Amino acid sequence: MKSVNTDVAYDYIRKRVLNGHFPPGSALMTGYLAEEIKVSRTPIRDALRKLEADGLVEIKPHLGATVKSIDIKEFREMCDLRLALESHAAGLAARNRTDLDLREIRSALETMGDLVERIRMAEQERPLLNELAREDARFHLAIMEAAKSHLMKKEIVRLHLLERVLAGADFGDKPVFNKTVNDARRKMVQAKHADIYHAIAASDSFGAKRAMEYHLHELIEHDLGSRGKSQNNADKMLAEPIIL
Amino acid sequence: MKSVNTDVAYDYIRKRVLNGHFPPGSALMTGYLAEEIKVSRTPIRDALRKLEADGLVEIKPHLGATVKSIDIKEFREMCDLRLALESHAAGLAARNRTDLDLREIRSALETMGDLVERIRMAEQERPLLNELAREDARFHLAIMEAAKSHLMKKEIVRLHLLERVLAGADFGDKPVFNKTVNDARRKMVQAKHADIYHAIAASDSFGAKRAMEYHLHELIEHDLGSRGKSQNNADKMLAEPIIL
DNA sequence: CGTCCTCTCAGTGTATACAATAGATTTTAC
DNA sequence: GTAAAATCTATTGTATACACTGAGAGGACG
Repeated sequence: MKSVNTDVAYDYIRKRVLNGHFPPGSALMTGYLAEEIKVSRTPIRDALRKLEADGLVEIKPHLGATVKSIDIKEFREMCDLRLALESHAAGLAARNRTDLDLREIRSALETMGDLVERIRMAEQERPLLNELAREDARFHLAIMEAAKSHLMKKEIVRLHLLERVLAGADFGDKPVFNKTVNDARRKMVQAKHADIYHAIAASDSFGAKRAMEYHLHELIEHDLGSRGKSQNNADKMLAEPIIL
Repeated sequence: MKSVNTDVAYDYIRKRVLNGHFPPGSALMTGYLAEEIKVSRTPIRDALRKLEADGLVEIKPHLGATVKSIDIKEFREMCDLRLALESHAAGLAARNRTDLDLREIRSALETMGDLVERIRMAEQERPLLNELAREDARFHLAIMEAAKSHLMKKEIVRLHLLERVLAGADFGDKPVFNKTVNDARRKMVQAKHADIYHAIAASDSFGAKRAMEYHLHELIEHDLGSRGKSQNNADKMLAEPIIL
């Protein structure tokens, strides 16, 4: 099966949206993109429709496509939706996990533990923070994998990507606390992750669900409770993007 | 804003998929549809992409679009996903409902109560059953509305439609029990609905969630536990389609 | 000076012609 | 007669030309 131009265009635009090259709200004009990618407008339109399906792009008749951009209310809804799905998935993971799944989850957890320690000691946080974010994604992804529900995983990954794009440019990055506070917070998150892991290891479906619920709820409150106090420094956040 | 052909095509095809005219697995060829709807292939392709986003259609490069058709495993996953979302939404509804929302939920509940009684007495069940199904949809929809999460509502409605289409033609309708059993079952469902209503009325978020979880879990087990024993009588089910 | 109207034009929506592909059909070789 | 290869065909993918829309620029009028 030969690759089709639509897919080339899709990948190209998607990557650029995810890494912030096309920030939320920016117009995606078919003519411009067609030149850029060196295909005609037809596959571009196709690609934009696919991106619309992912929720990354919004298309209005005669007005064209823009990178999706939402208000804080909708963002909260999205987080909440993810909480519902991901905690449910954690419950499933506790029931359906294989030993291999468990090892992967544990591996991510332990790597994160090491990183948190190293960050506490380090002068230069930034590169380690990126690594931590990547391991965090790995941890959550491993749980989705263990839940053995392809649909749920797909949906959660979709929401996760959306949140990344939208959070980056819409409401600014997290406020910068002092190092001590941040270190404490990372330790706390690590403890919550451990709770989740142990519940899954013990095949405690209800416990895993509760632990994940609690963890995500705390995350959301932390992120959304303190919006609007800081500058937009999305550029830093995107220094080394994690594209799933 | 003038209406666009893409939307015309979208509505046309969507309706035909939902009412069973294009059963799961059937090919949706752009040329044929273009003649039928009297537009060119371009807006047809657009419409099919939108339908793919809804999950109703599957598009493979060079092989064209088919009405989505899934195996029982995937169907279970879908039901489970809906359970996760809808129970979460019930919890939200308990917190966010207005009095108006509550009245609508109650109205649907009461109408269903009457219908269950009338069905118990009636000779001809069929027309009343359709009405019951419609009220059931109204009940659940009212709860989604009360949850005040546009995203969640949209997603649940999407899954609901998908289940309708897929369940209809893939695994056959429910087995036919005798009237006494069915009457008892309807009474039981009615009781569960009442539980959900009362929890929402009492603003008992946790209780509403639990009640909805229980209700849907029971529904799924009832539907999926007894697959493959009966003929496919989707035609009956589609006698008077409920298109949201 | 402000408001309304017209006109222009950039950009999207649609039709159509043509190219490329996957699967069916026929032909060919053994 | 069967299996492999070549050809055909139906259908999708892509490019392009043209039609249509919406928004903003610029002028007419109060």
